Amino acid sequence: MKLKDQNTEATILESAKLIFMEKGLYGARMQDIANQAGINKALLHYYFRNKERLFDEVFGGALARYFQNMEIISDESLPIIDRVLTYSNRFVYFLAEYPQMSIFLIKEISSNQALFHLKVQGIKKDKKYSLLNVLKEGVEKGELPVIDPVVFLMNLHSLCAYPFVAAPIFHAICQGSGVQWTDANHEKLLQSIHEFIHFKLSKSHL
Amino acid sequence: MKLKDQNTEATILESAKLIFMEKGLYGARMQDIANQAGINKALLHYYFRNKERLFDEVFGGALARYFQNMEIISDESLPIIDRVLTYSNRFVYFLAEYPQMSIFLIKEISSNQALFHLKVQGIKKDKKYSLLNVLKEGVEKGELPVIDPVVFLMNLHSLCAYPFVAAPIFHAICQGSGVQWTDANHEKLLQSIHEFIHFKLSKSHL
DNA sequence: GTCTATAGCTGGATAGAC
DNA sequence: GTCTATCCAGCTATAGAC
Repeated sequence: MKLKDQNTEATILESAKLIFMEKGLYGARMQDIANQAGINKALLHYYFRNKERLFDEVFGGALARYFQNMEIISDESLPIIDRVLTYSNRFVYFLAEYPQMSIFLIKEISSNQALFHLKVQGIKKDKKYSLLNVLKEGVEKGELPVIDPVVFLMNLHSLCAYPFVAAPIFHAICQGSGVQWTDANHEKLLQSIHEFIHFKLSKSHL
Repeated sequence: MKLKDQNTEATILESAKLIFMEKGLYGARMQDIANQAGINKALLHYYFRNKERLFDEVFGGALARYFQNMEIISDESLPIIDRVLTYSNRFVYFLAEYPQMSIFLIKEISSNQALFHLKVQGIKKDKKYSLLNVLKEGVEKGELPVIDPVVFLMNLHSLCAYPFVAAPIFHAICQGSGVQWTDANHEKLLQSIHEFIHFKLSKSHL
Protein backbone atom coordinates (compact mmCIF):
# COMPACT_ATOMS: atom_id res chain seq x y z
CA MET A 1 0.00 0.00 0.00
CA LYS A 2 2.85 2.33 0.78
CA LEU A 3 3.58 4.99 -1.76
CA LYS A 4 7.33 5.03 -1.84
CA ASP A 5 7.51 8.46 -3.40
CA GLN A 6 5.99 10.00 -0.29
CA ASN A 7 7.62 10.32 3.06
CA THR A 8 6.41 8.07 5.81
CA GLU A 9 4.75 10.77 7.86
CA ALA A 10 2.49 11.82 5.01
CA THR A 11 1.68 8.20 4.23
CA ILE A 12 0.68 7.64 7.84
CA LEU A 13 -1.53 10.70 7.93
CA GLU A 14 -3.25 9.66 4.75
CA SER A 15 -3.79 6.12 5.98
CA ALA A 16 -4.96 7.33 9.36
CA LYS A 17 -7.48 9.61 7.75
CA LEU A 18 -8.83 6.71 5.71
CA ILE A 19 -9.09 4.33 8.64
CA PHE A 20 -10.38 6.85 11.17
CA MET A 21 -13.01 7.98 8.68
CA GLU A 22 -14.11 4.43 8.13
CA LYS A 23 -14.13 3.21 11.69
CA GLY A 24 -14.04 6.21 13.98
CA LEU A 25 -11.60 6.86 16.80
CA TYR A 26 -12.43 3.79 18.84
CA GLY A 27 -13.24 1.43 16.01
CA ALA A 28 -9.93 2.09 14.30
CA ARG A 29 -6.96 -0.07 15.34
CA MET A 30 -3.42 1.14 15.17
CA GLN A 31 -2.70 -2.13 13.40
CA ASP A 32 -5.25 -1.26 10.71
CA ILE A 33 -3.57 2.05 10.11
CA ALA A 34 -0.13 0.46 10.01
CA ASN A 35 -1.35 -2.12 7.50
CA GLN A 36 -2.96 0.53 5.35
CA ALA A 37 0.28 2.50 5.37
CA GLY A 38 2.30 -0.61 4.68
CA ILE A 39 4.48 -0.02 7.72
CA ASN A 40 4.91 -1.31 11.21
CA LYS A 41 2.71 -0.43 14.16
CA ALA A 42 5.64 0.88 16.15
CA LEU A 43 6.38 3.50 13.56
CA LEU A 44 3.03 5.13 14.20
CA HIS A 45 4.14 5.75 17.75
CA TYR A 46 7.51 6.94 16.58
CA TYR A 47 5.94 9.68 14.44
CA PHE A 48 2.91 10.46 16.59
CA ARG A 49 3.43 9.60 20.21
CA ASN A 50 0.00 7.99 20.63
CA LYS A 51 -3.32 7.30 19.01
CA GLU A 52 -5.05 10.43 20.24
CA ARG A 53 -2.31 12.67 18.94
CA LEU A 54 -2.44 11.02 15.54
CA PHE A 55 -6.17 11.49 15.54
CA ASP A 56 -5.89 15.17 16.44
CA GLU A 57 -3.36 15.62 13.68
CA VAL A 58 -5.84 14.25 11.18
CA PHE A 59 -8.93 16.04 12.42
CA GLY A 60 -7.43 19.25 13.73
CA GLY A 61 -6.49 20.20 10.22
CA ALA A 62 -9.87 19.23 8.87
CA LEU A 63 -11.73 21.32 11.46
CA ALA A 64 -9.59 24.34 10.75
CA ARG A 65 -10.31 23.98 7.04
CA TYR A 66 -13.99 23.68 7.81
CA PHE A 67 -14.20 26.93 9.72
CA GLN A 68 -12.13 28.71 7.13
CA ASN A 69 -14.46 27.47 4.43
CA MET A 70 -17.48 28.67 6.31
CA GLU A 71 -16.33 32.24 6.66
CA ILE A 72 -18.25 32.95 3.47
CA ILE A 73 -21.22 33.49 5.72
CA SER A 74 -19.89 36.84 6.92
CA ASP A 75 -19.10 38.23 3.47
CA GLU A 76 -21.42 41.20 3.49
CA SER A 77 -20.91 41.96 -0.19
CA LEU A 78 -23.28 39.11 -1.06
CA PRO A 79 -27.04 38.70 -0.45
CA ILE A 80 -27.67 36.45 2.51
CA ILE A 81 -29.42 33.80 0.48
CA ASP A 82 -26.38 33.42 -1.77
CA ARG A 83 -24.15 33.08 1.24
CA VAL A 84 -26.39 30.38 2.64
CA LEU A 85 -26.41 28.53 -0.68
CA THR A 86 -22.63 28.60 -0.82
CA TYR A 87 -22.48 27.63 2.83
CA SER A 88 -24.57 24.54 2.18
CA ASN A 89 -22.43 23.60 -0.84
CA ARG A 90 -19.23 23.84 1.10
CA PHE A 91 -20.72 22.04 4.05
CA VAL A 92 -21.78 19.09 1.90
CA TYR A 93 -18.49 18.92 0.02
CA PHE A 94 -16.59 19.06 3.26
CA LEU A 95 -18.63 16.21 4.65
CA ALA A 96 -18.20 14.24 1.47
CA GLU A 97 -14.48 14.38 2.15
CA TYR A 98 -14.80 13.76 5.90
CA PRO A 99 -18.00 11.74 6.19
CA GLN A 100 -17.27 10.77 9.79
CA MET A 101 -16.66 14.31 10.95
CA SER A 102 -20.17 15.05 12.18
CA ILE A 103 -20.60 11.87 14.13
CA PHE A 104 -17.13 12.26 15.51
CA LEU A 105 -17.86 15.79 16.70
CA ILE A 106 -21.13 14.68 18.22
CA LYS A 107 -19.42 11.96 20.20
CA GLU A 108 -16.59 14.23 21.29
CA ILE A 109 -18.85 17.06 22.31
CA SER A 110 -21.22 14.90 24.26
CA SER A 111 -18.42 13.11 26.06
CA ASN A 112 -16.32 16.15 26.79
CA GLN A 113 -18.06 19.43 26.18
CA ALA A 114 -15.44 21.51 27.95
CA LEU A 115 -12.53 20.18 25.95
CA PHE A 116 -14.41 20.71 22.73
CA HIS A 117 -15.00 24.34 23.53
CA LEU A 118 -11.32 24.92 24.07
CA LYS A 119 -10.35 23.32 20.79
CA VAL A 120 -12.99 25.03 18.70
CA GLN A 121 -12.54 28.42 20.29
CA GLY A 122 -8.89 28.17 19.36
CA ILE A 123 -9.90 27.83 15.71
CA LYS A 124 -12.92 30.07 15.39
CA LYS A 125 -11.85 33.66 15.59
CA ASP A 126 -14.94 35.74 15.23
CA LYS A 127 -18.12 34.34 16.70
CA LYS A 128 -19.94 37.54 15.85
CA TYR A 129 -20.57 36.40 12.33
CA SER A 130 -22.01 32.99 12.88
CA LEU A 131 -24.70 31.84 10.49
CA LEU A 132 -27.21 32.21 13.30
CA ASN A 133 -26.40 35.86 13.83
CA VAL A 134 -26.41 36.60 10.12
CA LEU A 135 -29.89 35.07 9.86
CA LYS A 136 -31.15 37.04 12.83
CA GLU A 137 -29.85 40.28 11.33
CA GLY A 138 -31.33 39.37 7.96
CA VAL A 139 -34.77 38.94 9.48
CA GLU A 140 -34.51 42.13 11.50
CA LYS A 141 -33.41 44.19 8.53
CA GLY A 142 -36.15 42.71 6.38
CA GLU A 143 -33.75 41.13 3.93
CA LEU A 144 -35.24 37.71 4.78
CA PRO A 145 -38.80 36.50 5.36
CA VAL A 146 -39.81 36.26 9.02
CA ILE A 147 -38.43 32.84 9.91
CA ASP A 148 -37.18 31.39 13.15
CA PRO A 149 -33.40 31.45 12.63
CA VAL A 150 -32.77 28.65 15.10
CA VAL A 151 -35.24 26.30 13.45
CA PHE A 152 -33.93 27.17 10.01
CA LEU A 153 -30.36 26.56 11.08
CA MET A 154 -31.38 23.25 12.56
CA ASN A 155 -33.24 22.24 9.39
CA LEU A 156 -30.36 23.26 7.16
CA HIS A 157 -27.73 21.42 9.13
CA SER A 158 -30.01 18.40 9.30
CA LEU A 159 -30.43 18.26 5.55
CA CYS A 160 -26.70 18.65 4.95
CA ALA A 161 -25.20 16.51 7.66
CA TYR A 162 -27.59 13.68 8.42
CA PRO A 163 -27.10 11.90 5.10
CA PHE A 164 -23.46 11.45 6.05
CA VAL A 165 -24.08 10.70 9.67
CA ALA A 166 -26.69 8.12 8.84
CA ALA A 167 -25.10 6.71 5.72
CA PRO A 168 -25.01 3.22 7.22
CA ILE A 169 -28.73 3.31 7.92
CA PHE A 170 -29.51 4.53 4.46
CA HIS A 171 -27.42 1.91 2.83
CA ALA A 172 -29.38 -0.62 4.83
CA ILE A 173 -32.77 0.91 3.96
CA CYS A 174 -32.00 1.29 0.27
CA GLN A 175 -30.51 -2.14 0.03
CA GLY A 176 -33.76 -3.68 1.20
CA SER A 177 -35.68 -1.73 -1.42
CA GLY A 178 -33.60 -2.31 -4.49
CA VAL A 179 -32.33 1.28 -4.56
CA GLN A 180 -28.78 2.48 -4.19
CA TRP A 181 -27.53 5.49 -2.27
CA THR A 182 -24.16 6.43 -3.68
CA ASP A 183 -21.88 9.39 -3.97
CA ALA A 184 -23.58 10.26 -7.21
CA ASN A 185 -26.53 11.35 -5.12
CA HIS A 186 -24.64 14.22 -3.55
CA GLU A 187 -25.66 16.41 -6.47
CA LYS A 188 -29.31 15.45 -6.05
CA LEU A 189 -29.00 16.07 -2.35
CA LEU A 190 -27.56 19.52 -2.87
CA GLN A 191 -30.29 20.34 -5.34
CA SER A 192 -32.98 19.48 -2.81
CA ILE A 193 -31.20 21.54 -0.16
CA HIS A 194 -31.08 24.51 -2.48
CA GLU A 195 -34.78 24.12 -3.13
CA PHE A 196 -35.36 24.17 0.60
CA ILE A 197 -33.25 27.30 1.06
CA HIS A 198 -35.14 29.10 -1.68
CA PHE A 199 -38.41 27.92 -0.22
CA LYS A 200 -37.56 29.32 3.19
CA LEU A 201 -35.48 32.39 2.41
CA SER A 202 -36.84 33.79 -0.87
CA LYS A 203 -39.18 36.65 -0.25
CA SER A 204 -40.64 36.19 -3.71
CA HIS A 205 -42.61 33.09 -2.91
CA LEU A 206 -44.55 34.75 -0.12
CA MET B 1 -28.42 2.22 43.28
CA LYS B 2 -30.25 -1.06 43.51
CA LEU B 3 -33.97 -0.89 43.99
CA LYS B 4 -34.59 -3.64 46.47
CA ASP B 5 -38.26 -3.88 45.67
CA GLN B 6 -37.51 -4.99 42.13
CA ASN B 7 -36.03 -8.27 41.16
CA THR B 8 -32.45 -8.29 39.99
CA GLU B 9 -33.20 -9.03 36.37
CA ALA B 10 -35.40 -5.96 35.97
CA THR B 11 -32.84 -3.79 37.72
CA ILE B 12 -30.16 -4.99 35.35
CA LEU B 13 -32.29 -4.29 32.29
CA GLU B 14 -33.07 -0.80 33.50
CA SER B 15 -29.45 -0.03 34.24
CA ALA B 16 -28.32 -1.52 30.96
CA LYS B 17 -30.76 0.67 29.04
CA LEU B 18 -29.39 3.75 30.76
CA ILE B 19 -25.75 2.88 30.18
CA PHE B 20 -26.14 1.54 26.63
CA MET B 21 -28.11 4.66 25.66
CA GLU B 22 -25.41 6.86 27.05
CA LYS B 23 -22.35 5.08 25.75
CA GLY B 24 -23.42 2.67 23.03
CA LEU B 25 -22.64 -1.03 22.80
CA TYR B 26 -18.88 -0.67 22.66
CA GLY B 27 -18.57 2.40 24.87
CA ALA B 28 -20.53 0.74 27.66
CA ARG B 29 -18.60 -1.44 30.12
CA MET B 30 -20.15 -4.36 31.88
CA GLN B 31 -18.63 -2.84 34.99
CA ASP B 32 -20.55 0.41 34.40
CA ILE B 33 -23.80 -1.49 34.13
CA ALA B 34 -23.02 -3.53 37.23
CA ASN B 35 -22.21 -0.37 39.19
CA GLN B 36 -25.38 1.32 37.99
CA ALA B 37 -27.40 -1.71 39.09
CA GLY B 38 -25.52 -1.90 42.38
CA ILE B 39 -24.54 -5.51 41.77
CA ASN B 40 -21.56 -7.54 40.74
CA LYS B 41 -20.24 -7.92 37.21
CA ALA B 42 -20.51 -11.68 37.33
CA LEU B 43 -24.24 -11.47 37.92
CA LEU B 44 -24.74 -9.83 34.56
CA HIS B 45 -23.31 -12.93 32.96
CA TYR B 46 -25.42 -15.11 35.17
CA TYR B 47 -28.66 -13.49 33.97
CA PHE B 48 -27.66 -12.71 30.40
CA ARG B 49 -24.96 -15.00 29.15
CA ASN B 50 -22.96 -12.20 27.54
CA LYS B 51 -22.89 -8.53 26.68
CA GLU B 52 -24.49 -8.87 23.30
CA ARG B 53 -27.41 -10.83 24.63
CA LEU B 54 -28.04 -8.22 27.31
CA PHE B 55 -27.89 -5.58 24.67
CA ASP B 56 -30.44 -7.34 22.50
CA GLU B 57 -32.76 -7.69 25.42
CA VAL B 58 -32.73 -3.92 25.95
CA PHE B 59 -33.08 -2.72 22.39
CA GLY B 60 -35.14 -5.42 20.84
CA GLY B 61 -38.22 -4.02 22.54
CA ALA B 62 -37.68 -0.40 21.55
CA LEU B 63 -36.97 -1.26 17.94
CA ALA B 64 -40.03 -3.45 17.72
CA ARG B 65 -42.18 -0.61 19.06
CA TYR B 66 -40.67 1.71 16.50
CA PHE B 67 -41.49 -0.49 13.53
CA GLN B 68 -44.98 -1.11 14.86
CA ASN B 69 -45.52 2.62 15.15
CA MET B 70 -44.40 3.17 11.62
CA GLU B 71 -46.83 0.74 10.05
CA ILE B 72 -49.16 3.70 9.53
CA ILE B 73 -47.31 4.19 6.28
CA SER B 74 -49.01 1.21 4.70
CA ASP B 75 -52.57 2.21 5.69
CA GLU B 76 -54.06 2.57 2.24
CA SER B 77 -57.26 4.15 3.50
CA LEU B 78 -55.42 7.45 3.95
CA PRO B 79 -53.91 9.83 1.38
CA ILE B 80 -50.15 9.38 1.21
CA ILE B 81 -49.40 12.89 2.41
CA ASP B 82 -51.41 12.31 5.58
CA ARG B 83 -49.55 9.08 6.22
CA VAL B 84 -46.25 10.88 5.80
CA LEU B 85 -47.33 13.65 8.17
CA THR B 86 -48.30 11.09 10.80
CA TYR B 87 -45.11 9.18 10.14
CA SER B 88 -43.03 12.27 10.87
CA ASN B 89 -44.99 12.99 14.04
CA ARG B 90 -44.49 9.51 15.37
CA PHE B 91 -40.86 9.49 14.37
CA VAL B 92 -40.18 12.69 16.28
CA TYR B 93 -42.12 11.58 19.33
CA PHE B 94 -40.33 8.25 19.34
CA LEU B 95 -36.99 10.00 19.22
CA ALA B 96 -38.07 12.38 21.96
CA GLU B 97 -38.50 9.29 24.13
CA TYR B 98 -35.30 7.56 22.95
CA PRO B 99 -33.12 10.52 21.98
CA GLN B 100 -30.04 8.35 21.74
CA MET B 101 -31.66 5.76 19.51
CA SER B 102 -30.56 7.20 16.17
CA ILE B 103 -26.98 7.76 17.05
CA PHE B 104 -26.93 4.45 18.74
CA LEU B 105 -28.28 2.66 15.68
CA ILE B 106 -25.85 4.48 13.45
CA LYS B 107 -22.90 3.44 15.52
CA GLU B 108 -24.07 -0.13 15.82
CA ILE B 109 -24.89 -0.51 12.16
CA SER B 110 -21.64 0.97 11.00
CA SER B 111 -19.66 -1.26 13.30
CA ASN B 112 -21.56 -4.40 12.43
CA GLN B 113 -23.74 -4.12 9.38
CA ALA B 114 -24.31 -7.84 9.02
CA LEU B 115 -25.54 -8.27 12.56
CA PHE B 116 -27.92 -5.36 12.16
CA HIS B 117 -29.49 -6.86 9.08
CA LEU B 118 -30.26 -10.07 10.84
CA LYS B 119 -31.86 -8.30 13.76
CA VAL B 120 -33.98 -5.86 11.79
CA GLN B 121 -35.15 -8.46 9.31
CA GLY B 122 -36.39 -10.41 12.29
CA ILE B 123 -38.60 -7.49 13.31
CA LYS B 124 -39.75 -6.05 10.05
CA LYS B 125 -42.28 -8.37 8.55
CA ASP B 126 -43.38 -6.81 5.34
CA LYS B 127 -40.74 -4.91 3.48
CA LYS B 128 -43.16 -4.34 0.63
CA TYR B 129 -44.76 -1.44 2.41
CA SER B 130 -41.77 0.61 3.34
CA LEU B 131 -42.11 4.38 3.13
CA LEU B 132 -39.81 4.25 0.13
CA ASN B 133 -42.07 1.90 -1.78
CA VAL B 134 -45.19 3.84 -0.87
CA LEU B 135 -43.58 7.02 -2.22
CA LYS B 136 -42.52 5.29 -5.42
CA GLU B 137 -46.04 4.00 -5.98
CA GLY B 138 -47.49 7.41 -5.18
CA VAL B 139 -45.37 9.03 -7.85
CA GLU B 140 -46.14 6.33 -10.40
CA LYS B 141 -49.87 6.56 -9.82
CA GLY B 142 -49.78 10.35 -10.00
CA GLU B 143 -50.96 10.81 -6.43
CA LEU B 144 -47.75 12.68 -5.67
CA PRO B 145 -45.72 15.25 -7.61
CA VAL B 146 -42.75 13.83 -9.50
CA ILE B 147 -40.14 13.71 -6.76
CA ASP B 148 -37.16 11.45 -6.19
CA PRO B 149 -38.42 9.18 -3.40
CA VAL B 150 -34.93 8.37 -2.14
CA VAL B 151 -33.96 12.02 -1.81
CA PHE B 152 -37.26 12.87 -0.16
CA LEU B 153 -36.89 10.02 2.31
CA MET B 154 -33.38 11.17 3.08
CA ASN B 155 -34.51 14.78 3.58
CA LEU B 156 -37.41 13.77 5.79
CA HIS B 157 -35.36 11.53 8.03
CA SER B 158 -32.70 14.20 8.23
CA LEU B 159 -35.14 16.83 9.41
CA CYS B 160 -36.65 14.49 12.01
CA ALA B 161 -33.63 12.72 13.38
CA TYR B 162 -30.64 15.04 13.16
CA PRO B 163 -31.90 17.44 15.84
CA PHE B 164 -31.72 14.56 18.29
CA VAL B 165 -28.51 13.13 16.97
CA ALA B 166 -26.77 16.48 17.03
CA ALA B 167 -28.34 17.86 20.17
CA PRO B 168 -24.92 18.35 21.78
CA ILE B 169 -23.67 20.36 18.82
CA PHE B 170 -26.76 22.52 18.81
CA HIS B 171 -26.56 23.20 22.48
CA ALA B 172 -23.00 24.33 21.87
CA ILE B 173 -23.92 26.51 18.88
CA CYS B 174 -26.91 28.10 20.55
CA GLN B 175 -25.01 28.65 23.75
CA GLY B 176 -22.47 30.79 21.94
CA SER B 177 -25.24 32.87 20.41
CA GLY B 178 -27.46 33.55 23.36
CA VAL B 179 -30.22 31.27 22.09
CA GLN B 180 -31.61 28.15 23.72
CA TRP B 181 -32.59 24.88 22.07
CA THR B 182 -34.93 23.04 24.39
CA ASP B 183 -37.58 20.39 24.27
CA ALA B 184 -40.13 23.14 23.82
CA ASN B 185 -38.79 23.45 20.31
CA HIS B 186 -40.08 20.04 19.28
CA GLU B 187 -43.35 21.64 18.29
CA LYS B 188 -41.61 24.25 16.19
CA LEU B 189 -39.51 21.54 14.66
CA LEU B 190 -42.54 19.46 13.74
CA GLN B 191 -44.21 22.50 12.25
CA SER B 192 -41.24 23.15 9.98
CA ILE B 193 -41.18 19.48 8.98
CA HIS B 194 -44.85 19.59 8.09
CA GLU B 195 -44.21 22.68 5.99
CA PHE B 196 -41.51 20.78 4.18
CA ILE B 197 -43.77 17.80 3.55
CA HIS B 198 -46.51 20.01 2.14
CA PHE B 199 -43.93 21.84 0.06
CA LYS B 200 -42.69 18.63 -1.49
CA LEU B 201 -45.77 16.44 -1.65
CA SER B 202 -48.70 18.78 -2.27
CA LYS B 203 -49.67 18.85 -5.89
CA SER B 204 -51.46 22.15 -5.34
CA HIS B 205 -48.34 24.24 -5.09
CA LEU B 206 -47.08 23.21 -8.50
C1' DG C 1 14.03 5.30 10.64
C1' DT C 2 12.37 0.86 10.76
C1' DC C 3 11.84 -3.46 12.59
C1' DT C 4 10.65 -7.53 16.23
C1' DA C 5 9.37 -8.67 20.55
C1' DT C 6 7.09 -7.86 24.51
C1' DA C 7 5.35 -5.28 28.48
C1' DG C 8 1.19 -3.62 30.52
C1' DC C 9 -3.47 -2.51 30.65
C1' DT C 10 -8.35 -3.06 29.92
C1' DG C 11 -12.47 -5.48 29.84
C1' DG C 12 -15.40 -9.64 28.86
C1' DA C 13 -16.02 -14.03 30.59
C1' DT C 14 -15.61 -18.10 33.90
C1' DA C 15 -14.59 -20.99 38.20
C1' DG C 16 -15.76 -21.97 42.44
C1' DA C 17 -16.81 -20.67 47.38
C1' DC C 18 -20.74 -19.43 50.04
C1' DG D 1 -28.35 -16.17 43.46
C1' DT D 2 -24.51 -13.58 44.62
C1' DC D 3 -19.93 -12.92 45.54
C1' DT D 4 -14.43 -12.84 44.92
C1' DA D 5 -10.74 -14.10 42.32
C1' DT D 6 -8.80 -15.05 38.12
C1' DC D 7 -8.18 -16.12 33.35
C1' DC D 8 -7.51 -14.72 28.70
C1' DA D 9 -7.87 -12.00 24.44
C1' DG D 10 -7.13 -7.75 22.22
C1' DC D 11 -5.00 -3.56 21.98
C1' DT D 12 -1.84 0.47 22.93
C1' DA D 13 2.58 1.55 23.84
C1' DT D 14 7.58 0.91 24.57
C1' DA D 15 12.34 -1.28 24.60
C1' DG D 16 15.97 -2.36 22.08
C1' DA D 17 18.38 -4.53 18.00
C1' DC D 18 19.71 -3.26 13.42
